[in-house]
Amino acid sequence: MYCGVVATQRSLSIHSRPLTENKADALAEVFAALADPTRLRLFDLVRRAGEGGVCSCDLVEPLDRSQPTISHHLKVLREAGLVESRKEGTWVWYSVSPGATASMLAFVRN
Amino acid sequence: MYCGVVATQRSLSIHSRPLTENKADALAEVFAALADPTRLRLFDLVRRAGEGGVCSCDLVEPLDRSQPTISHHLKVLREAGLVESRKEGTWVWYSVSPGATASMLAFVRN
DNA sequence: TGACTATTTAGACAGTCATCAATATAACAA
DNA sequence: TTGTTATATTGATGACTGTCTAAATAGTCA
Repeated sequence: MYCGVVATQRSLSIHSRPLTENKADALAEVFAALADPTRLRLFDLVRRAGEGGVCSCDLVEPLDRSQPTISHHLKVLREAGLVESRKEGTWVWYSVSPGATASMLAFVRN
Repeated sequence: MYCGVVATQRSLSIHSRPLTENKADALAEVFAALADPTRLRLFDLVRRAGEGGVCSCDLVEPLDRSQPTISHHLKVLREAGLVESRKEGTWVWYSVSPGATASMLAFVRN
């Protein structure tokens, strides 16, 4: 059980600590939100819409999924903090949350 | 089914196209590799080990999972191209793949 | 009110996944 | 060869997930 090596060179900040269980749980949820092809493309489409966002009704056809399925995926993205929604009449407009990918970026680039 | 808006401001490159199904499938696989708390912490530990990598035998205890479970997660990370392994006697050393997170980074930052 | 439309929720189902115990494989050491 | 150790594989199981249809909710407009 012991391979005989004690310490190795670190490339990460001296001050950073290994991921705690709690932080890993939270981060994993964000990664999980993008771990599905349909949701990835959904997020991509929302992001392309820019500031104003995109109407949910325009996301069903390009993804070739039922409308409830799209609604479900948008909910997952929203709960992961990646997108936000605003209601306008019967329509719902989705746009990228500010700082949406901050936690992922912070992790991925050390 | 039609919300009445035709075009909106784009923040992405004029030249980029929406994610194709194939690209989304491939990318989702990478995100999926980090979509589990145990694997996130595993990747974090491997990354902290730097150049030389870390012996698989030193990854079981800190994560509080069975040895087969750790072995399974390392395989997932390896197949996603995030880590690579080299055998040395009875031990296996894991280190971060070069360009491991390139595709994720490229997607996340537009 | 009533008809129509956009979205969400509920329920079901097939497939995937994280985990473990048990076993197999592989490398070393005596 | 025999014993010991590190790692991988197998098989099982409970939980989760992506998808759909059907139904509910909510808003708009006559």
